Amino acid sequence: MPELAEVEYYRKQWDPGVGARVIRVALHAEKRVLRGVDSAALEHALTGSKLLGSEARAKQMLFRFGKATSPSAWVGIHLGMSGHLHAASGDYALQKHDHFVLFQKGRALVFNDPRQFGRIRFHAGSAPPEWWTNLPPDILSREFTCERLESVVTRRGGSPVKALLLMQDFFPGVGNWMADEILWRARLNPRRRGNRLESSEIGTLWRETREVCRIALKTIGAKLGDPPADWFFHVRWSKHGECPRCGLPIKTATIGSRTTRWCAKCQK
DNA sequence: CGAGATGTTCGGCT
DNA sequence: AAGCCGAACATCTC
Repeated sequence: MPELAEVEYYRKQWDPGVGARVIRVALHAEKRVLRGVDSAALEHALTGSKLLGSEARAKQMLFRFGKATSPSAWVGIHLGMSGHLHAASGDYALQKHDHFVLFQKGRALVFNDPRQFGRIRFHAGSAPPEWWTNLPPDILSREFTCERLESVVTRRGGSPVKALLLMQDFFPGVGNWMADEILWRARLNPRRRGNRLESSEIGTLWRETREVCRIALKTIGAKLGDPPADWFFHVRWSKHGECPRCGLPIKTATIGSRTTRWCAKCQK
């Protein structure tokens, strides 16, 4: 489920717990979501610490914890395919796929992920972890220039543009539905090879990539499942959707190893 | 019952 | 070496 804006939405779900102390940690240490994590150290570091705040970048979230005001423990969460966060009451009964839950006074902060493609990370120390500071430039940042996009599209130009948009090193936060939305708005056929794009098309791709991210964060980031009514988003889930622009039935195929939908008339 | 699901990583093949 | 592709991961829903 979660791409850029949905991740931002889920991050906020733990906001009610900011400033409050963690009384108890409940986790499934042996589960895939906690691979590579010293769960005893994680539990020990968080118990008695306050949740100080959080941020989201691309598909990742970072939660800061500390005994006082400066952070000493950091928890990263990636929601994978089926993960989500929510806040519940203090007497919350753990569900089957609740792999990481923080109990505070009168509250529970829950990470639930049935498929376990998500991931929890843990880092102790006063400085943020490398796996956070080394993330590639955000699409909406100043460093995400058209030149940067052009170099990617050229260098990895053997792949269809749909596959390029899914590469997190270059398009951090873009997932399957966002890639389809971007290509639909840019009127580009998802099968087009990067190295065959005209420079005007590259410009359009850059602009629409940023535009989809911007609007998605503004709408979905605030209220899940609420992108503009004229977006491709609303038709791409149904088996027999119609293009919001021209009304023709949309196509479906596997491109870049993922189910892809597009309008064969509008996207050339 | 089989297929597919909004993600990432790894192994193998150019 | 770099780039590209498909399989695997774990579980649920249609």
